[in-house]
Amino acid sequence: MEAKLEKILNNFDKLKFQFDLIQWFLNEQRILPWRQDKDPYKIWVSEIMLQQTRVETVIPYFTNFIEKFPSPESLAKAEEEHVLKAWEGLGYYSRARNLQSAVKEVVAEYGGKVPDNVEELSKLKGVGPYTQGAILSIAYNIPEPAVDGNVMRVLSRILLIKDDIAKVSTRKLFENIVREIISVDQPSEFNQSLMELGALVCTPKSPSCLLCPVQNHCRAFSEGIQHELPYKTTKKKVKEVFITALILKNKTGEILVQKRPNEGLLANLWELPNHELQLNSMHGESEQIQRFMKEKYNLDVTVGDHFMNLKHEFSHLVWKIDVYPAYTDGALPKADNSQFVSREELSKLPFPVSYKKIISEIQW
DNA sequence: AATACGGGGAG
DNA sequence: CTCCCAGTATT
Repeated sequence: MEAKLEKILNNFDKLKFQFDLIQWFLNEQRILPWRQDKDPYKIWVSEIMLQQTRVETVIPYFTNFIEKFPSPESLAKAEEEHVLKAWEGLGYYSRARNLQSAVKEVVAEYGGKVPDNVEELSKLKGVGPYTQGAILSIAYNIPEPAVDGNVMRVLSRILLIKDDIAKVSTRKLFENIVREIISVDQPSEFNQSLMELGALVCTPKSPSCLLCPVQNHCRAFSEGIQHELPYKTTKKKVKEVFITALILKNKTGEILVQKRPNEGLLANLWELPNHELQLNSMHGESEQIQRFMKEKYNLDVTVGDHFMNLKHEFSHLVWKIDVYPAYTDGALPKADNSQFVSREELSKLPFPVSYKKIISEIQW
């Protein structure tokens, strides 16, 4: 064992820790839809959805998703747009596209059986170190680490580790720690209990140390510094982008929508026609709209009074969207990535939440 | 090592 | 407002 690891685990009673932690988990764990059975496919879907996403948020999406795509085969053959529609509002949409891509590979290469080893699992799109460990331990009961934010928070407090959890090297340190202290008899319960403890007891802001089943083992608690851990460097502030979006109706009252590019932000989702506002332009907002619609779609549009504005905040930027109603007599050539659609057709397309909000305000 | 990638809930 | 959540891919 590496020296640093040796020092951290010196004088740590891992057997007692395992027992206390797992005992608590078996008694107190939440009833969750993906805990109803050990179907590796369902575990996989749940783990992808749970990336950077709260349990309460995921539950209805998971139930609906499994209903629509109950098996790897059904997901593999589904239309991507239907998969994105099932993901609509959940965020990080590349997760959905990577999941479908990976499931196709599992069906083609492994006869639809989710791999039970690191080599094959880690090759799948969207399956990183955490998800791979989660599938192996939870679905197959193999003692592999599954280190997420919860695990780093809990263990940084228990073992008094002050390394910056934003660093990759720190995540690897925690993986090595888990390899040493994981229960070889109950790896599934061990990993889940660490995460469950982080979610229910050892929370970020105000941990319930007085109710903690492993309080006796916690070095941070014994020193009274549980609130100072984990240590994490903060990220810089986000960039502002000003967007002008259009609710453009044609003669028959249909609305123009366009599909976003197949990579990058909100890839393959739909949106209203829009462009980034030039703040230093000598032209007004509505004139910029007319120029833009002429250039991009060769459409002459009449722009109405300002309709609404809203903010769409991402992790790394914020859109400030101004929305205008508009009308056109013109028509559009047939295209896959932009078309006039009825209210009915529009309801079937996947949109980012910001555009969902705008669309819900449309007077049809 | 840093950045892109959603959205929402807690304090 | 800030933080951060059962993280991964790309640069």
